[in-house]
Amino acid sequence: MFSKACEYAIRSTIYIAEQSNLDKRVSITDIAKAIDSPEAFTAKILQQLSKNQIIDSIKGPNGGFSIEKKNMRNLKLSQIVLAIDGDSIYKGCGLGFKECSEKQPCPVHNKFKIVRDELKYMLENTTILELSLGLKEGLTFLHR
Amino acid sequence: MFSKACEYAIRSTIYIAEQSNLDKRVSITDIAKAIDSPEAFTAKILQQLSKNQIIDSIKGPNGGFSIEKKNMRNLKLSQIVLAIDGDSIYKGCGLGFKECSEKQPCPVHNKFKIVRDELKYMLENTTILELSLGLKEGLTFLHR
DNA sequence: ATAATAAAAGATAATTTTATCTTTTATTTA
DNA sequence: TAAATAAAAGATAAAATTATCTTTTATTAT
Ligand code: FES
Ligand code: FES
Repeated sequence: MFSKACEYAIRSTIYIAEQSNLDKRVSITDIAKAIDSPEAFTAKILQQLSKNQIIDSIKGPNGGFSIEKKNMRNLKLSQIVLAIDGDSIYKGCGLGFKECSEKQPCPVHNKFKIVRDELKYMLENTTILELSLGLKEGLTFLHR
Repeated sequence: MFSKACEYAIRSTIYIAEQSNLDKRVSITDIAKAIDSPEAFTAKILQQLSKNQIIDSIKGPNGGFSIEKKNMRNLKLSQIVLAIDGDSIYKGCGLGFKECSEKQPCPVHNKFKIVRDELKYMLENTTILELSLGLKEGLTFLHR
């Protein structure tokens, strides 16, 4: 579904959000441990998230990554997916044509569209805040 | 969503089904032209489909690929996806954990599950026959 | 039997994705 | 100002996916 990079991006963001809610900034090392991901690769992904203003990053001692509380409830899953994987997952053609077209639909178009639109809706209406709350409450997990 | 290999597999199968409905066997060259795919790569994929008994293949002159008419309406999209990409698309965890778990759910589990189950339902209830009919009737297209 | 046809099988190559390592830049603290 | 900390940037490497090319096997028609 998503690329590895995007999976790590989502996991990282949720973890950063959880920690930011506790007013804690987190380092790459912390994050990679918390979400069980390759540290250097995760660092690259966090750079992209930072450039896309999805997370904040501060260099130097007491630095690290964070998300402003006031932004959390407006930050949607779709923004992370867009920043890392682009929009093809919920806009592209299921059979790989250059673009999905209503006028020249591929054979799976009508069936696929429904699922894809539901995915789109889910991504656009799920906030990082709500995902981080489930984590905080011990209902969900970032590693096993 | 699907790998390139899987996209070509689906496109190929639909095309073969359409032609089999006209009692025509088709060669790799035909297929690659019809679905606009790299021929040699497509050949490899058709080998897998043949091994998985999704399509029939006959060597030699007048040979080629086909699907028995009586099998077409029982052949589901899910079987093709399973043969090429495996079942992770509709069984796996959205955040890449080894397996999706109800007991130790990842943060997106409850949201993701709904979309994934709908995808699963769609794949398991869409037949190659119906997809090939849309093509035959000129309502859908295998290339642009 | 021989030649022609077409897929299967095997080997190799290109590209993309995933991952790691090294150097640089920014910031803080002593 | 110097040392320590932590991310950014750049270079490189490993693995997976996508793609191509060559050889072999099966089948048909002459
Ligand atoms: S054209 Fe293929 S999904 Fe719309
Ligand atoms: S545990 Fe991640 S989707 Fe179920």
